[in-house]
Amino acid sequence: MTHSSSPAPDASQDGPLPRQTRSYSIGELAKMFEVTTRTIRFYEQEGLLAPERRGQTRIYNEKDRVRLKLTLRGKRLGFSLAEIREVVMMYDAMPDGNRRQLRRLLEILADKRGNLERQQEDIRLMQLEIDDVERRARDVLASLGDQPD
Amino acid sequence: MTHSSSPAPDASQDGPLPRQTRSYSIGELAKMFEVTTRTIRFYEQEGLLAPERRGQTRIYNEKDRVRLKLTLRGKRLGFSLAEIREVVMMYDAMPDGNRRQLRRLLEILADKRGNLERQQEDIRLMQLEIDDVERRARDVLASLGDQPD
DNA sequence: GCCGAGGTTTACGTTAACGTAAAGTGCTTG
DNA sequence: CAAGCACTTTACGTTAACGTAAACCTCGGC
Repeated sequence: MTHSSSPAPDASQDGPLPRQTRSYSIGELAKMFEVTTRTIRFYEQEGLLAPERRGQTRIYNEKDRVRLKLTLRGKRLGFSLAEIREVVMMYDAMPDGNRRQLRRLLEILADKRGNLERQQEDIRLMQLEIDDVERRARDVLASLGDQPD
Repeated sequence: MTHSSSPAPDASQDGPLPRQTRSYSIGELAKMFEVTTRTIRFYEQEGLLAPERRGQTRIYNEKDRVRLKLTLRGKRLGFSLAEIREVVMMYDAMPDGNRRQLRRLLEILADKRGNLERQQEDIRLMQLEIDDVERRARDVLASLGDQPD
């Protein structure tokens, strides 16, 4: 499965290299995640991304890519960019954070966690609803006999 | 718990009654679900609710209440009112729906189901992320010794 | 040297989902 | 009967999250 067709040009050592940290253009990321470049620039403007610049051009590294991925995941779950930023920024400010900040971060995390749990419950309930609706729909469909339409 | 203070004026039979189908005012529902009346009227305007009228005043029955509940649940999961209406309206149009409509409903349901499953996965992943961030935060916190701040 | 593909900034436009304010109706309560 | 409360309609305002358009740079290839 994970066996690529490349002839392993230089198999000297595949161990924990200094992480060649690939870089991406804005267009690449846009295609990769099926969003527009406008969206990516907007996220930057909202403080969710901070790519380097080569001249005027944005250069995204692996970490930026992950951040974008997490942001989009948050969006799919219905979080606002502000909520997402809250966590992302705290996370980045962590290493040199003081106690107050760290405790605040833990609070926020607990909050999000609660949020996610309620969402899980909501999903469960909605799945049951859908099951029910589908069952009824199939019943009605069956009761229509096999001719009409 | 469910023991009201009313002296049970007529306890002739508590079995499956013809469902006394309680009714609600817009204000009651608003408090019940912690939304504004504006929101409820807006949902009606968007075709998600259709309460009776006593004169000019809206009268909501049990079914309306459930619909509101489902709508708000959908919102918590990040669905748009349009998406929610899609299902709700189809559901109501079901009994006299023709085959094409029913099949369309089944399609929509399958779609929603897929959506929910992806959300479940997103939640799982995000929970892992949060676990990770929390772990790190606690580590940093511990490494700060027990004095500063 | 020019041209197209991709990048950039600036700025106005749009949509969803309500908020908010104004002005009116209807009941019941002191 | 006036006051107050809960309801109503109408209509303009607001916010988030982008879309869209214009006008510009820059670089590799023919």
